[in-house]
Amino acid sequence: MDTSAKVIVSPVCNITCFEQEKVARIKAELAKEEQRLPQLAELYKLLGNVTRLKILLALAQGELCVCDVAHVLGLTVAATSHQLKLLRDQRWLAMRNDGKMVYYRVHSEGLLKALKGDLCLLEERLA
Amino acid sequence: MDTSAKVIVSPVCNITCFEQEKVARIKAELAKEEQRLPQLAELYKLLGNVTRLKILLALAQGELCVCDVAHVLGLTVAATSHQLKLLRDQRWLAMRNDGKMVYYRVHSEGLLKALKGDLCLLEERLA
DNA sequence: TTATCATTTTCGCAAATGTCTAAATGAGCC
DNA sequence: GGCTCATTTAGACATTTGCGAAAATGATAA
Repeated sequence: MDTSAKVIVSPVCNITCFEQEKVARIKAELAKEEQRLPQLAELYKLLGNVTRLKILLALAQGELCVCDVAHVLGLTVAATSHQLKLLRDQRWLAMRNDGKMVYYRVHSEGLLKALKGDLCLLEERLA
Repeated sequence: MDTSAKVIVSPVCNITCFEQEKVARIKAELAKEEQRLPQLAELYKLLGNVTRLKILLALAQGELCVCDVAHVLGLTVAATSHQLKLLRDQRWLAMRNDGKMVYYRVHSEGLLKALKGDLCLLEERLA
């Protein structure tokens, strides 16, 4: 594999490309992940919101009904229900009906573990 | 700690609260994380974007100049530079100047490790 | 200095997000 | 049946995000 720097002006996109072969190789590598990356981004989008992180941490302590979650968050029940649904749609939460009440709980212990790991990552960076 | 269900109508927010003490306890728990949660959400927001995930995976193979990253992504150099800056601002990427060129590289091995771990989490869920 | 080139920044816009209010479901109770 | 209450859904609205085009930087080279 030739990794020496070469200056090549692409006739296609008209942007100067310095390491055409390397770029091609990396594009090929990324192509392998093409299916997983959107899923991974979807997970991270879901986690990239303080409200939803709070929901996960709250439910880490056990199941709660929607209106209690709303109390914990300090949001309307409607907004809370909406966020719970997003987490449930991707199967990170499960729900249980009991009469009029709906109880939510964490469906994936692995997710909670990942959260803790990523918190540690932040701690490390501070050092 | 009393965890038995009680129906209490809050005079403050006027939403029925079923387990007031439990809610109070969980709110107290979350309060401890109040500083870290926004940072964690910020990290996840950053990762919740296929373009930025591709950048991280591309640079996992070694440093690249901005225009080569743009080629890998199939985006304009301006858009690429913008995304690189976001990752650099939070110190997940580092850069190096060489004449007119700017080379970016991953600054945190821990981040790449976390990415792989979270990919595994997705695999598990499929099973 | 002037020209050139890689990169960054600014601006504008279309799409997505998060919350609210209000209306709609759905289950229990009289 | 009709009423109440927990939850969900629909609609509206402000904010954020990701991109491209064009202008601004900053460094090399002639």
